[in-house]
Amino acid sequence: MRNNGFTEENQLSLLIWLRLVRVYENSNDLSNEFLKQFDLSVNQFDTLVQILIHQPVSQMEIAEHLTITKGGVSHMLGRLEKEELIERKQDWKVKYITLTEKGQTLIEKVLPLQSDFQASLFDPLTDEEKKVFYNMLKKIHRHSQDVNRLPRGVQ
Amino acid sequence: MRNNGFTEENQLSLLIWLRLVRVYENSNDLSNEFLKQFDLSVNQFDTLVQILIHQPVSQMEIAEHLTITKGGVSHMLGRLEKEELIERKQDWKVKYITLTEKGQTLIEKVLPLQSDFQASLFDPLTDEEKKVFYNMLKKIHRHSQDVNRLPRGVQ
DNA sequence: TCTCATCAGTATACTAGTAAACTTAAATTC
DNA sequence: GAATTTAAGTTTACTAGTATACTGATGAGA
Repeated sequence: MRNNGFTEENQLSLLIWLRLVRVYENSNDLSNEFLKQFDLSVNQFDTLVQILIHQPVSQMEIAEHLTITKGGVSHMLGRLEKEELIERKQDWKVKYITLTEKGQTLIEKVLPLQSDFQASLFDPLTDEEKKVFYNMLKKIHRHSQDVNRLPRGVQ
Repeated sequence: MRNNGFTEENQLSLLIWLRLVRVYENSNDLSNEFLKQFDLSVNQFDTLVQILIHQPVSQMEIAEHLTITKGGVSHMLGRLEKEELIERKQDWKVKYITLTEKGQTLIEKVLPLQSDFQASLFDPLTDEEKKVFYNMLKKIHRHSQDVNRLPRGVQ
């Protein structure tokens, strides 16, 4: 692989980024595969978890928790409603979302299994390393949110 | 937030996972926003970079590098071809992909800018911390690939 | 050499999201 | 209290990927 526009000082950071992307994609694929036995995708699972934690909850609030648009939530809930996992109840102007009996039972069964799996990804790290890793991630996250608020031209 | 199915030992690992997802999504959004000035998405950019590095290259090889399906590559290249950034040349059974003059010029301009940005995400870490972070990521990645090859029943 | 398997790439139907226009109800303001 | 603004949610058109069936060419075996 030739040096096509990569400067040396960037090299390590770019390797980190590529690796991080792979870890993310890999874990997501594994989770999707695992959840298939419950007829759920990762996104459906995440949505149900947010409803479990916050119910009764408006669609706008769900959108904020999941960082997707209200349109996306509307689509998603349409599918979950058709499978009778959630209910929408109009109260004044807002629709409040709750889990149905069926949805509650399902998510309470799946959540601990999926949590254990998600957590097991980090098994190769010691507890001490996990703390270090987490703190670094927090720094990176905070920094990326700052960038978010700055204009970024071609300098 | 009540304790809904989360065990205590998992807590830190789950926090890591949630944070990692946010960092990934956040950085992706920022990159997409940045690349918009060149009429590129992150995925188009990544594709062009792979072609730059490996050209001439078959569509199957591109699919492997990007970890998407050959169908996805076919769609993607259709779009890039329409914008005259790449060329497909049939040689025997295989189509070999190369950048056009226009594509080459564009990606050589954008790559260093985008690399600098991508790398700047990790600015809050010292060089020493970056090495530590990278090594942990490698461990996690290798572990997740092992999981990949094991059958995963309900625990 | 004919047939059959294989493999690169394409086409089609589907999933899941976004953006933006639209609907409807509530809140505000005159 | 009528008119306007605001906000929640829906709808539609669009983007980008997957899975799967298909096309067409290569290469191998009888």
